[in-house]
Amino acid sequence: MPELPEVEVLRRSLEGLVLGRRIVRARALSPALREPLRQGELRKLVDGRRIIALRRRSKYLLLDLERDATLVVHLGMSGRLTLDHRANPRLLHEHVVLDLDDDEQLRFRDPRRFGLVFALPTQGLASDRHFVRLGAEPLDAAFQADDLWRSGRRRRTSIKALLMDAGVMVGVGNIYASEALHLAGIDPRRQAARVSRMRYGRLLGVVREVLERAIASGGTTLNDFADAVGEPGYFSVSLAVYDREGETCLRCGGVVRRIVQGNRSTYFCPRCQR
DNA sequence: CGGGCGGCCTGGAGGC
DNA sequence: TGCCTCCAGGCCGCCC
Repeated sequence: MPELPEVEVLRRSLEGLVLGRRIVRARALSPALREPLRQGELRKLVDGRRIIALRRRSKYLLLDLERDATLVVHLGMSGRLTLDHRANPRLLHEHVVLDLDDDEQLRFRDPRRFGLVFALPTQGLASDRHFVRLGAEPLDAAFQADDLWRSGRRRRTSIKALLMDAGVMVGVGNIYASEALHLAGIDPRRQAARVSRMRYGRLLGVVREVLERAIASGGTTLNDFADAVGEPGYFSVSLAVYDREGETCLRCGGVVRRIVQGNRSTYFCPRCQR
């Protein structure tokens, strides 16, 4: 569920809380995540260093530390990163605890274990296997509609799968792909190659619009997402089609349908999406 | 190499 | 009420 807006909301909420603070000690409590936690590496690169920047690349949260280190956090499906007081009881499924230079801790917990936490030298980020194949940031002004069109013009896959292809453009997952295609009036089943150059122009625009609006609402919380102090997001009430099967299309009065594409649910309105 | 699909994982929902 | 099955999806690896 956490897509670009949720990670960006988390980044912003953390920035005000931990920027400039020192991580005294990193502890890996329960190593089973998507990739096993590497306690030794974590401690070597994290212990005793100040947080000097919080960045986001794709759905990865990056905590840059002094002396060329970066702590990478991916929320997977159910991950949370929160600032807690040391005295607060430890919850189930806590994988990493970062002791700060006072009585507070950053805690990562992820019941479904699709998440990821690791550290590496900052200068090695771009060439790291997690980042090396990632496509453009949709909110980067240097990425333009014609770039998206060029990526899709020869692709036989569906336009929805193209939007979610992180090698082309990052950050758009199942929820925002459905929402953007509804806003753009494009049938999600349409082949990427059969979407006109003009409609690609509108499509990147609505992708940006829906991502920005979701960020402004604190993200979409269906089950698990929360920011650094545990606050859920409120964009779910603004979703036009996602999880609204059988309900009325707010734009045209048609009925929202659910189909399965690539083992994922897609929601759309067959009446106003062509 | 594009593209489709299955597996990872657990909590919550729904059916009976 | 309790047990079972199914579903949620980001990412990666596998296979054609």
